[in-house]
Amino acid sequence: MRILIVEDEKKVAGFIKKGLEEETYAVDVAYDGEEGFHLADMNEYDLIILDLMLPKMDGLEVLTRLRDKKVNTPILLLTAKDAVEDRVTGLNKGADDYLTKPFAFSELLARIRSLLRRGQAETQTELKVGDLCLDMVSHKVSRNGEEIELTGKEYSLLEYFMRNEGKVLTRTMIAEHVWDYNFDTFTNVIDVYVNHLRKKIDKKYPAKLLHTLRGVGYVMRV
Amino acid sequence: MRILIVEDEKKVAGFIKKGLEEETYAVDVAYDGEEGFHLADMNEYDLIILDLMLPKMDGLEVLTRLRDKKVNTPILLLTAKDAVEDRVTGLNKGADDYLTKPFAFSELLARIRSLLRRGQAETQTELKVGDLCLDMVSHKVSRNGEEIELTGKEYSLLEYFMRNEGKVLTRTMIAEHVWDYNFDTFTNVIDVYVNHLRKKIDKKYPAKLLHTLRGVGYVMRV
DNA sequence: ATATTTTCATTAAATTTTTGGTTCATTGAA
DNA sequence: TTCAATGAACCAAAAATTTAATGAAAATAT
Repeated sequence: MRILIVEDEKKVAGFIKKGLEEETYAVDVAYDGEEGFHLADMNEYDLIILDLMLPKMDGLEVLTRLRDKKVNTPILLLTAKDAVEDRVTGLNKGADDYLTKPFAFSELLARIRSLLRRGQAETQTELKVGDLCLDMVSHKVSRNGEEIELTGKEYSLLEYFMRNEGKVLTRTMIAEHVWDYNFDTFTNVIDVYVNHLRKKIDKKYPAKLLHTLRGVGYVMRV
Repeated sequence: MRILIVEDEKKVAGFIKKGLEEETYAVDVAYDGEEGFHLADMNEYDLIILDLMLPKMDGLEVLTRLRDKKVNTPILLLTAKDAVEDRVTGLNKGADDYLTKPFAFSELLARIRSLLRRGQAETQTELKVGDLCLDMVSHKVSRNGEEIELTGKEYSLLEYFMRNEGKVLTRTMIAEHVWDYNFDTFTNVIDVYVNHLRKKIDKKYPAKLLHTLRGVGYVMRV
């Protein structure tokens, strides 16, 4: 899952980024409204965390412009405690939730999880494909009951595949959701990681889950 | 364990804060009802000590609003000796216990301990992970029978790990529960303390209890 | 004055990415 | 139908990068 943070206070942005990376999200940061708008417009984020008080372009304008352009990524607003009006305006203009500053990271995380779950069965924290099982809270993965150890990137990649069971995922799509802004198109890291994953989740089982579609991409299915 | 004190009398607040910090709790203080409500709402405290007589927002209202927002942190009320009615109302509105002013610190401490134990086996004051043993009353820690000397922070950190045996704890989570509001994200104190702890509890034993999950955090398990 | 807590710099280790040879599947010519 | 030729995918291992462990100094609190 890839998240954009639009926040000018370096310290706050850094704090959120670090916390989210510990949770294995891919995170980009924009330090003003203009940059935030462009990044959100050019990339397909799974979630945007948007501060309302921003230099160059106000958060509400970023929000409005994005919704005008039919970008319908979930947006979580960060507002000052007393900015009740902005909050209401924000929700009316299409934001999905808000949090007043200062906030505890655990609170932010809970809201992010809930926004990202939107659409899928609510309150569900487990993904299953065949006998492969992934818990999004504890980050534990097992197949056929046996626990499997994964590194951060391996975990993110697997989560993305499992969230999209049966859908064909091109390398471009994978790069957009599992890697961040600095991804280099002309590399085969994705192939290499698919290989790493296969070794861990498919190798010793006869029923393979991760399939190659030559010239197109990969798909996970039983 | 992190505790919030909502109390307008500076002297009382200071007295409790100091005493609790000596017991190695991380303590925040709010001096009026509004501030108390916001802090309690935004952070994940393990316990809240709430005076009923407060400026800006009355203690009962703080309590009611918190419970309405599904904040179910244990709450200990402080009331005047003759305010029987408020006490009853408070307990009905979801407070967990009360203490009439003035009170002895030891009495407060006993009740806090009992509230924090809630959920775990009653009357149990010991935490055990493998052959590592921690007594929450005497603050004594031993492994394999040998007593281990810990400083305050080391003790808090270890207690947090042991209360959450088997759960992966990110640095962000550790900071939220073992340090207080003023924690700086861009420091490696947590790493350093984990190192201190390991020297004392793991170094001479072959079976390590404190494990690193690279890029994510730490976990305590046998 | 002493012990604890925090910061800083260095070292060590694991993950991530790149590299480059190998294998595999598809396609068009024999 | 078979056989190169081609390009895509795979994979092992090296290189680069990131992250954690550690010792020691500095700051802070007792």
